[in-house]
Amino acid sequence: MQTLSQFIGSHHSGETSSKNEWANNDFLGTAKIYKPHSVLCRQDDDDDTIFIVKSGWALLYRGLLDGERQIIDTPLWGDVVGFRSVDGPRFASLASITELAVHEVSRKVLVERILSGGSFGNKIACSLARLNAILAEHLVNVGRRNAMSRTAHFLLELEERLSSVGLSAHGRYECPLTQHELADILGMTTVHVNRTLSELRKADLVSFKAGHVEILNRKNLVKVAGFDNEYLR
Amino acid sequence: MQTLSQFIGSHHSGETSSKNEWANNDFLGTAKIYKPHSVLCRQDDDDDTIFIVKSGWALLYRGLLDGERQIIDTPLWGDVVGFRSVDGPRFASLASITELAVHEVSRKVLVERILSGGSFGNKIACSLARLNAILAEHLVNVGRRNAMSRTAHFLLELEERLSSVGLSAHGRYECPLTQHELADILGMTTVHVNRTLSELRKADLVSFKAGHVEILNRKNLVKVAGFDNEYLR
DNA sequence: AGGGGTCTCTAACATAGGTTAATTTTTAGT
DNA sequence: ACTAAAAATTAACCTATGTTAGAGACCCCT
Repeated sequence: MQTLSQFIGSHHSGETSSKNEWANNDFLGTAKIYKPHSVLCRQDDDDDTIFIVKSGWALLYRGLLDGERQIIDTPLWGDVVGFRSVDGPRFASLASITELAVHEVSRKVLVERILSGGSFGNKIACSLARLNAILAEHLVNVGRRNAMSRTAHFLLELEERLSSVGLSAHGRYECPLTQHELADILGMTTVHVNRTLSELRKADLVSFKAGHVEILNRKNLVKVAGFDNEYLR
Repeated sequence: MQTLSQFIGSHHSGETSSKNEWANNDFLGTAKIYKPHSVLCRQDDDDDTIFIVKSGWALLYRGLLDGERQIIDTPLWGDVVGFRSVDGPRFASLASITELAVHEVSRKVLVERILSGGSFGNKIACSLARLNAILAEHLVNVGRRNAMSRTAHFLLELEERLSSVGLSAHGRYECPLTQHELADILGMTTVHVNRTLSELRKADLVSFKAGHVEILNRKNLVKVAGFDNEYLR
């Protein structure tokens, strides 16, 4: 077993979770379901709830004073959001895009569970380490790659992250992000995201249409993106 | 006591550390001293050494395939570098800029120490949480602010981080970063960093000359930067 | 089926920031 | 102090990306 997602079980079908795993983790309780476009928590809130995504898509973002925002991450199935080892206000907001099922745990409970040993704590630790690496790579992407490689890189990253929880296969996956949201992830404008996506499409590298992404030429796409998936392991 | 730096003690003078604190943390051993421009570890290395900065300036960066790099952070006195909760290759390199004193600890030892309770573990946890917030804000900075605010924001951040370990006062501090390094931090070119710094100077906001930074008009600088120091707490 | 809203796509134009290259200043080594 | 290398500075030019504005396309609601 490699991922938290398997631990948590699937909201949809349960295919990948066994009764046993559930039994060991019922402290998570029932998942809470949020409608699309709900705000689960806001930056500067002072509670210590931790969210573990069970299904659906979410956005973790920070708003600027001038009303713009930078999306920090798109947490997916099995990702842990809002874990801080210390008290204090949150530094980012979390909102659902699609219908979203999450487990909500207080830090206290999660920490106890982690310290009590067992593989669950290890899963959490892996997930956090990975999210940290994803964040660092995100910075590299925005700081040092042009619009084309940046977009290509992000779509490849998504593909790998989704594959690892069984939500992508053969380079195809569903992605509910709008071009506006994509812009806030990639640090560019909506218009330029649109231009870049059509260039990528014209070059037969990736297509992103109507919520569906399809990698058309992985080899060249990887080259354009300068993508090295090592950081996702 | 708030910061790890106080725990670790000062390489230079010892003013801020007491004998008692040292006695409790001698598992850290003697700090290792690196010459300026040494590489302490490389991305993809597979060891699990964790570095705790005792004095001097360092750069944590990721190199791209095309030879460019993005600097992820400038770890300072008391910062913990390279902590991963999981095995696997490092995702960034660490190099010294100035002479650098660091404690090197294996993950095993550090984790044991953390789990053994006591305030040291808590210090580490705080430090890691803070570094994560700094990383997220760095992404916001590069993704959503223009050259001026971005540069201003970084200089303000440095000032706060240095103040909190007693290395800055009255808006003045020493900063050994070259404009080239600054460019790799801020995701811009050396030339444009130069232009931006002189604009900031001309506007009487900050001056950065010969390794010395001086905040000339904090109120306006904060406004230009869109700086809200909450994330550093 | 109609209508308002969001999303996508395009075009024409504007500019912040990148590129190249040369000059001056600072720093470090002998 | 003398020199070589590194760093800062400036200028002229260029382009990737931002801005503004509008027209279609799509989707949800009743």
